[in-house]
Amino acid sequence: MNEQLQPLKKPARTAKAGRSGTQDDIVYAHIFEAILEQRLAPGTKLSEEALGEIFGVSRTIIRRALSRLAHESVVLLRPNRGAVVASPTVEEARQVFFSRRMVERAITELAAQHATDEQLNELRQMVRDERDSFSRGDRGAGIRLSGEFHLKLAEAAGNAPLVSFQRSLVSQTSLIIAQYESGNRSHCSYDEHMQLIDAIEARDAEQAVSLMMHHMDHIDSKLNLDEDSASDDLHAVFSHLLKKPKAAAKG
Amino acid sequence: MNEQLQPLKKPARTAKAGRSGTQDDIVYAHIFEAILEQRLAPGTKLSEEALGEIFGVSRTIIRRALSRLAHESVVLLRPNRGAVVASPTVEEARQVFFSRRMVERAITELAAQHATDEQLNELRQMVRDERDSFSRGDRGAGIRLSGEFHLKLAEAAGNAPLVSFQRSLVSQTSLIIAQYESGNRSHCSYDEHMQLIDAIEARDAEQAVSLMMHHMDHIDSKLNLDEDSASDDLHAVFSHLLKKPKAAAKG
DNA sequence: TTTGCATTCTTTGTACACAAAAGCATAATC
DNA sequence: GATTATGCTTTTGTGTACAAAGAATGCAAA
Repeated sequence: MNEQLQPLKKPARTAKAGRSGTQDDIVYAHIFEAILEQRLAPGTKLSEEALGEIFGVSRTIIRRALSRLAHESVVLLRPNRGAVVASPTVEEARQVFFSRRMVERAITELAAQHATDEQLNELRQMVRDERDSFSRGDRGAGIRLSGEFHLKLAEAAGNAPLVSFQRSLVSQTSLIIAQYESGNRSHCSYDEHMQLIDAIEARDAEQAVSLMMHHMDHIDSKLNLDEDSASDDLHAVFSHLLKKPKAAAKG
Repeated sequence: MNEQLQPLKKPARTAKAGRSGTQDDIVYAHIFEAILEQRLAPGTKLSEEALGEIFGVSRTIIRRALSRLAHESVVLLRPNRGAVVASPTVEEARQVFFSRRMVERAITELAAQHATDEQLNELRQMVRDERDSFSRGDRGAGIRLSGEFHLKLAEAAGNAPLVSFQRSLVSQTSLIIAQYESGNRSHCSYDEHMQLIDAIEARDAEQAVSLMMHHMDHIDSKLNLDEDSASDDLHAVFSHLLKKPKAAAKG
């Protein structure tokens, strides 16, 4: 129990998730990222004390982060029984996908109208990163970047409530995929992402929406009722952030 | 500063807003209701200590409630500077209404498919309450019931993510109306609400959606760039909850 | 009179301590 | 041997104290 990260560095990309750079935003972003990358399995218990120790902050901060995640339905907060990573049921998964289709359609249309060249370049870069992640075997990062692509697209649409909603839906989708995805065919996504950007750049809203709906179909079709496992151990999940005590642990 | 409410009773109807009946849900619901009823004006400072004193709870509880409200964009949480009731800009208002049209369309279609007779009866009762509120001059309750009607409709649609999003949108809409509504023609809404239920009960999705879109148009058309005022004083806003010290105030 | 700076004061940010609730294990009884 | 009750432990819920960051005010100088 003597391992903890000391400077509390921000995670790779997701740091912009919060309002300012306060501690709880960092914790939030780390846990969010861990879920996006499926290093935290649905149902995993998220002990306040354990997380506080890992991140080197008090339970107050952890609690705030968990509360925020719970509001996005990524974490389930059971009264007097603590927090766990949410385990969406099949019905809940269906509802999330319904909402996502609706939102993605709107986002795609708006993005085709409003996306700036700079935003399109950023999107292309994200897809390249996503492709690279998969090609070097880093499935976790690939899935995260795939989710962030959809989030970035929402930002390009220029509608704040949609961005907020999309954030919640993308996280939940990642959770659902973690729980129900059959094969690892998720690496197909970057091709479709690139085509989508092409259509948006061409300002062809109709084509873009059509591509997006097919993309949704593909994600949908990858799901069945299997359950796979990610790590259950908080220290293992965040081990890359921990300073390992070398020989003699702390005086 | 010796006034405070002691048993911390739940507000009229909105109590179901939270997960369980804990204190912070009650505080959340009270503030939420005050905003829905436009007793809290946009820009009003929400001091943690003052609210804690009013509700008779510690700042911890208040902070949680404010955090939740902030996540719904109803309250703005400025780092190190405290919380204020959000003041949506014209552009933000435009974005909220765009999202609402999208969500209301989906909700209406789903409700036309899935709404049970019991839900329809509840909706009708809400519209009657809304009408009664306006007819007896209680504009605040009418506006709140109007918002809750749209929330209830979302529940009848049977899609949890949509309900959550709708809650946020309805609150923000109320805020926008508080800031930008020109006349008090909001009392027209219950007629349209009733027609909507009729169409849904007839399972005429097309007609229901058409009515809903017109309803949105009407709400839209009532807005201009005027600003009206609601109360600024926290104690006044929550005065109906406060025990008034009669003669000699507390030793 | 106005503007700039410094000091004070209010208000939030964080940690911690205590209390209460749920879960678990053990033991006793049927 | 199985089942239930009880107390024990672990974990969360809440209040409070202390620290830090802004905001306001007053004073001085231009």
